[in-house]
Amino acid sequence: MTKKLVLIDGNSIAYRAFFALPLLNNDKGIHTNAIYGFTTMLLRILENEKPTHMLVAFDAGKTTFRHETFKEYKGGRQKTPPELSEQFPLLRELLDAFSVKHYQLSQYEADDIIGTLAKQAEQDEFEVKVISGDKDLLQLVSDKTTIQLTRKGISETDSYTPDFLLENMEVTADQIVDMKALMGDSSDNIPGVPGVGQKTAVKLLKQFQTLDHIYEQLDEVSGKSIKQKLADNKDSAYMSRELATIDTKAPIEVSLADINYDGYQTPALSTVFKDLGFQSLLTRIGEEGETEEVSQELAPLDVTIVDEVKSELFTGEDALVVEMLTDNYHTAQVEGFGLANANGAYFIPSDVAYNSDVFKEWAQDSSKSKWVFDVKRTVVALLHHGITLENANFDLLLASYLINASENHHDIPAIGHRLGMKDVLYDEEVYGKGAKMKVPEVEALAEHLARKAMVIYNLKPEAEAKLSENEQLELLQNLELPLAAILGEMEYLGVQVDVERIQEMKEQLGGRLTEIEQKVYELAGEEFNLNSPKQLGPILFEKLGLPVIKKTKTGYSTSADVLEQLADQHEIIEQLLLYRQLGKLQSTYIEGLLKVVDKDNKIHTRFNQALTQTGRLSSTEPNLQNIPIRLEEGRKIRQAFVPSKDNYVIFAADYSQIELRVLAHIAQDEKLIEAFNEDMDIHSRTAMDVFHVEEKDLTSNMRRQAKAVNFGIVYGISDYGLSQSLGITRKEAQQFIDRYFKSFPGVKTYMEDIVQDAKQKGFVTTIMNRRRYLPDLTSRNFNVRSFAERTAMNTPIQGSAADIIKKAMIDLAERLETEQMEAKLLLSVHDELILEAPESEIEKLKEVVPDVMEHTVKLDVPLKVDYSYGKTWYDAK
DNA sequence: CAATTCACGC
DNA sequence: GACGTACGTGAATTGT
Repeated sequence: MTKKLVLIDGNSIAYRAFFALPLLNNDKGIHTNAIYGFTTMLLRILENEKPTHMLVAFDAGKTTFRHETFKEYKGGRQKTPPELSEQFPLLRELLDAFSVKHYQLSQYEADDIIGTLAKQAEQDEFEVKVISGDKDLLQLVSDKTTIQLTRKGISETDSYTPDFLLENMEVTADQIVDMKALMGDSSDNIPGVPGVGQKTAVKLLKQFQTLDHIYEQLDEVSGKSIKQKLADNKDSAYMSRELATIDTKAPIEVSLADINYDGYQTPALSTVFKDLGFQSLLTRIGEEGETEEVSQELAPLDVTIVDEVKSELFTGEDALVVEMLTDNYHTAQVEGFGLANANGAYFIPSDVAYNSDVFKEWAQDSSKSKWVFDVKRTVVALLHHGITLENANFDLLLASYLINASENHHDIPAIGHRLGMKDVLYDEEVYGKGAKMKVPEVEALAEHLARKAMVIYNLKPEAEAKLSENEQLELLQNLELPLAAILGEMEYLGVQVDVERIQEMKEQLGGRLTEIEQKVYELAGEEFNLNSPKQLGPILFEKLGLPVIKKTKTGYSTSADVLEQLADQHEIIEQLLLYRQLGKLQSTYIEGLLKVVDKDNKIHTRFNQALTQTGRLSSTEPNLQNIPIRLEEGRKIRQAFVPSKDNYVIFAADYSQIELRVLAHIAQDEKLIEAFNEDMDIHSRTAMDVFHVEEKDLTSNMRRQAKAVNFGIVYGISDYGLSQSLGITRKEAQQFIDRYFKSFPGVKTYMEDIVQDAKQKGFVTTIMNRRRYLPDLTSRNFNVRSFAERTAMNTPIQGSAADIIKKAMIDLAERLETEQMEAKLLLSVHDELILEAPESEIEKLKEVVPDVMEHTVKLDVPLKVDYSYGKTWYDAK
């Protein structure tokens, strides 16, 4: 059997892992991200390489023998962040648990230890693999030694064999040090020859092979200035080579025999993993994951199972849980009710509640407060049984969402655990999960629901205090709670669809898709799965020889923007794009909608009111917020959305440029405010300012670019994002942004101030005090931090717009009520509201709807609403 | 069942 | 100077 030695550059990999992963904390408050990343990599190496010998080498300290040659060696390096240094002792413990030897040597770097052992191992006919993030090590590449370098993060790596090295860097292993000698290395502060970079270095080495040859034949070097630079910096070049050369004869005190590897002891490793909080890794080493923190003891709770609802059961301040096991409350069965109040905790079986007039009276009594979790779910479920829940004036879900939307889990037990009410089990513990999910015997169910109700009951004061402290109580009570009731009614009412029309479209589309499919097969010369990028890639880029524009992690990218760039190269592309477009319509919209139509030919979406980080709503099963509109082909889908009664119409009203108006208001930018006060075309106005042209000289291209910039401002995209949408370079995009800020200095000031303010406070707010916490603003990772900065700029804009439309919905529902109109809200799509109404109300709606929407809040710019109506959603354009 | 890729809307 | 970049939902494929 061949012997295999794996050598790991400990510092390098720890560094990579640290910067690649977010700052994970374990339960002891110790940062573990570098250790975690290191561990996953180690597990992968053990699995893939199956080494017979192994060592992790560390750097020994500040000074090395190289500093005698050049005292500025590695000067100017950023200090190791304390969050990382504190992880090194634990990392060594972890390696001990893995039974992996680690070693460091005073005055030497990890590279030298690795180099020395690699050479010894080669003599002994080992196969050697070195793991690092440091390109310097490439000088060790040989027939027997492979260097595996991290590419980005820690999960992607490249294995450098002699061939791969030549292909990638255009030099041999022996030439690596000479290359460093010429180009230097800024990260190690190796000077090299000033003015010579990688390109020049490679060129020179291709011509002369070695540094010595270059200087022997300096006259033959082409380029006067290069020649001069080489001549002037000969000493520096040779010193640089010395610094970059790995010492393969370091006086190490370990031998190959010392570092043989026989695997790890699972129990020892398991203990360390548990200590570090690496639950997810336990399963990877064949240990069972923790079986629920040793089923923590719940405080006993007396639960009364109610067999007949009496009015004395209720106090007027009662927490109610309506339990359903599936997400879709339009179709779910209610498993039972939990109730908690000052007197105790109760379980009411479904049939007992539904057959009880007392229960119904209580639910519908608006003098009795109900505290619930997910008021909309509760309202709709009860509506299905003819009960209209009144005065639900506290919702733990919405409260939790407003307190901190970024918490991943907004279910009762999770919230309970966060806020200190831990006497409740997680649903999974009671019901199981996946295929094995089932309702337990009645006692267990009763206790679970009663405990959940207790959590709501007990946490209400605390949650409200927290909201009050953040000045968000009004946001809950006067915005989200009333909105939930309205959304519930909208969902319950549903939207009528013309199923026959959809069926027609389905057949038509099906026919066209088969045609296109055949054409593609012909053009490709074979049949394959058109929906599989994995199968499509090789056909386009290998068989048909089209140029590769972009790659994904797993192969060739075949996304629309790639295909568009190939459009004029092969007939097949146009067909593929058309197939994608129509295929999307067929599968997602046509077939997707048919799947969710109920027996009355209505669609009941669910609006998620506690999900997005900005305060917008989202919509599921089906998502009615992304029905096609841009392309005519897809827009026709809207013809299937119709009013639910004869002589009714669909009435649609949308805010014009609400985000930019909100921006003008928040930023108090004079020019932007003026533009809206004068009701100008905002994209043209932006174009005039950014390009410094008169209206008469505006081109449609200028307006298009200005529109993209405005879009970017609203959605918080980066220079990169803008460059993508305009097909320009990042630099040009940045110039656009700079010019925009010059034109709208108020916006620039706002953007700068909001980031500073957010950094100081830790969060941003909207006009109605919605909050978003942004801990990443202090990240050392440029990407992470930049994203947080854009979020800080963007969330007040998007979130305030969301606040406004939510308030408009409440105002509108109320207005329709007081005006005693039949018109009903159906949908809300971010900046537009869709209603259905009798034709007779159209004239009134034309006044009422814009009036309400435009005046729901008072900003320093007017809000503008456009509207339209028709026999279908398509016609309301 | 989860991850990946793609595509639709705002 | 690299990094890899709006938010959502959903379908299909693919490998576990």
